[in-house]
Amino acid sequence: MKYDFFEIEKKWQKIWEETKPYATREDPAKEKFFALIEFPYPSGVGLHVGHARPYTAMDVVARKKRMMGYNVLFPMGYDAFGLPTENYAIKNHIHPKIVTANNVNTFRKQLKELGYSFDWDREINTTDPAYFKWTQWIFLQLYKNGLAYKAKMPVNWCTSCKCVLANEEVVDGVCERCGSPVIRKEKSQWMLRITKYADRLIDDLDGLDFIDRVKTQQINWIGRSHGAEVNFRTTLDDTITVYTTRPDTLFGATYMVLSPEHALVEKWMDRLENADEVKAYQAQAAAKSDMERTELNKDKTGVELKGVRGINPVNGKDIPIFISDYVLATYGTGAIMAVPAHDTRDWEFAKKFDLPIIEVISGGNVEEAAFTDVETGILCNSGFLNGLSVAEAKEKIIAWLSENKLGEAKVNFKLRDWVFSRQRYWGEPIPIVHCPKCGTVPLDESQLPLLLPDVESYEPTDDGESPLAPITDWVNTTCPCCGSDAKRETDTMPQWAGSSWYYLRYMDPHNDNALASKEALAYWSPVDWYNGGMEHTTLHLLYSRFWHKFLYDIGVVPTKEPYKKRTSHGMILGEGGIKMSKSRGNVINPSDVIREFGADTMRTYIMFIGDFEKPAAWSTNAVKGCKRFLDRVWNLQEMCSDSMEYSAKNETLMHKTIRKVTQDIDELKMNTAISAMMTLVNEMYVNGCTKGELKTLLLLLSPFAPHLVEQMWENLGFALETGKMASLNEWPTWIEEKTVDASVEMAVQILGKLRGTVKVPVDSEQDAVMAAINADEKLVKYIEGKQIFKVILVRNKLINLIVK
RNA sequence: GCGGGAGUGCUGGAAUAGGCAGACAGGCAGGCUUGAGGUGCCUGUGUCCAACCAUAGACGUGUGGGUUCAAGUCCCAUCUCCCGCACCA
Repeated sequence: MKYDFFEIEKKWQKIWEETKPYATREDPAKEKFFALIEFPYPSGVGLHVGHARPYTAMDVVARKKRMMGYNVLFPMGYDAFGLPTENYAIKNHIHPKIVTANNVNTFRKQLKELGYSFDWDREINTTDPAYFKWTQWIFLQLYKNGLAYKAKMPVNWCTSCKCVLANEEVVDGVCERCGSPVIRKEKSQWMLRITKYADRLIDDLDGLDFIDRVKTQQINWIGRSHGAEVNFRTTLDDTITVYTTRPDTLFGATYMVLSPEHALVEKWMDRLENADEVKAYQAQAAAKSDMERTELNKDKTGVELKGVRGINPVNGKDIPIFISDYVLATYGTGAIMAVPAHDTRDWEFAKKFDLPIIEVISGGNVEEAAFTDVETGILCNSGFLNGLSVAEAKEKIIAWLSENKLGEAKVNFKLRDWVFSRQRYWGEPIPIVHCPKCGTVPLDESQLPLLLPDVESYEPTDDGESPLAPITDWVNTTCPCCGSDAKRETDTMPQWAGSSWYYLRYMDPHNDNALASKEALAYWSPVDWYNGGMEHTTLHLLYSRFWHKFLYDIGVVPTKEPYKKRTSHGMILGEGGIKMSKSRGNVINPSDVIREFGADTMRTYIMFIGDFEKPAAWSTNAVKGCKRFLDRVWNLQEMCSDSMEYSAKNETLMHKTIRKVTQDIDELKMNTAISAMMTLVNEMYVNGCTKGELKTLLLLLSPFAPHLVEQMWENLGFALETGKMASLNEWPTWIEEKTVDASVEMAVQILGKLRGTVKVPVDSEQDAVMAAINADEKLVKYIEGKQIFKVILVRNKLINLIVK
């Protein structure tokens, strides 16, 4: 009987389609397990092997948990709003709704071909009005709670997408999606107050089982720092408030720097002796792109404001004030006190402009370089702070500043509020009306969902207006508040809106009265294990944690955090380790692999390919190795004996393999789990195998190669015997004592060098091992006539004889 | 620049509370099977030296030191690569 993967896979996929063995319901009697993978953006090119890696891994985890008796929720859906679909629709004159439907069908078909154990009854789609009704509903709650607001401010504008971007979407000065340059544009935008949650988004990471690089990346992005705000008077009788993390160095502040955009510069302009020079510098700074402003090792530039001086509050000295673009308008107060002796950037600036450098922390040589060590330095030249450590001085100076009303302790963040509007068609309409009398008015919840107008043309505009703006039928409406003529908000939500809460919808996907029922939320929350890409760490993952915390605050969800555990997979590269891309023509389509080798081989290979967290290169040759393995498993059904026991020869290895596979799956070490099963199969070819052994092997293999296993399960009569598919049976267990062999091979070292091995009963003591060595001619040669003066015995592993 | 991770055969990768390096695959070579083969099975495969056979021996986890009976694993130094942050005061 040949392993006909094509027929077998077709047969079982049909059975799963019809009998829905993986559909889930709340069951308080069983412990739940919610396994989540990032739902795909259904692009036109179809599923990529890159999807198959995390999806298969979590399918293996979900299947194993199910067999261990958990009530497993493992759902799938589509994150279908977004630019590529819209662009494709514009280019080909097809409505994005139709493009989306077609793409979703392709994705669904491909996902089914891979045999994933999703609960298909819970499939969701962010573009479905029944879904985005609740996305809009959440927006209204944010608005009502003061967390959504409209503000005019300079924003990131992608020149190619013709759309604003959130800070998180700008990578190295270019659009993270299309790579086009991003410019600054003054626009009125909807913003979400994520900064209000900055502290909690950092602090609550503590209790979570997230891989470290995710935690540190989020912490870096939020960028919390502790310091103080200090007020400096000026000779023109204004106050400049600066933010500093080093208030202890206040005595060393020898000049000040404002960002070129700082409001006081305009105020003083008329009274400055060098106003022309200052204006020129401002113009120059404004013309620079983000790229240029953050360029590496850039020379410090700046202009002194002549005619005004700052006054150091701690010693009354007057010091010069500069403007320079190394001070950012958007961080802190947009102004700094410069302490060249103890800050690298200030030091460079001071050297260039020949400004005094006053040492206030001893321990370095401030003529050579800024001394920034906060651990060992001791305060000097600092009046009442002299002799203190940096930490002590910070505390004392902040107390002094507060007492004298000159400043206070302050925490600052790099995180900015989330720019939430997009000037594109294919997104959720923002459910807001602008009324000339009442101002900004939210739609009533009963009016949701607010649908997109069905229109012919929705191309983005160059002037930065939404394509919805000219659609007067849709835009013109009445005010929900006073009934007078009003206009709808025409911007749409960013792609990240729908994905910020989708995991909640899976818990109760067809609910018309709430985003999910209280009961479903109580039973399934939180997500137990969420795997996804590192590229989403400071986007989707951060956004959804923010939304979840907000929903928690208003009593909608029962947990503070959405995800208990977060892991991340490495990228799949093309043959030879080069990135897969259409232009290189090295893209692997999973459907092609399935046609040639079968879904089970595809699944097994993508798990065997290497360390899950690291990038891995595709190799068609190596795929064949996994096909061979499955062929060999298939052929065991004709070789096995009828016994349902483990044979003496295989028993220990059986128990070891169960233990290894069980433990490795939980740690995502799928490659070694598979290699353990390969080793077992190799041994079965040497020792023969029993039907009982094969039954266990099939259960262990079923998360990886479900189709093949179900067919063999049926062929061998286990389906009849248990009345259940293999994947619904219990996960095998091992007995720890039986994982130990009766006898072990121990390494024999003489003077630390391996000279041979001896076979001894397990747990042999020194005498027994020495007896075995003395019985071995070859080993005896090394010790005869010599004196053994030290013996190191590592039980069951090794013996080292120190001889002379 | 700062922070984190990683360097192991021809290739992907195993093995770290210090204890037989190279599991498991791929590739290659040889043999058997087959009408045929991206078939199946067997054997070999880190380097050097020696060799008719049989058998030894030395070296070996980026590089250089160190600790230890024993180091891929620990310590110090150094090189390379990858990732994150990057004028955030």
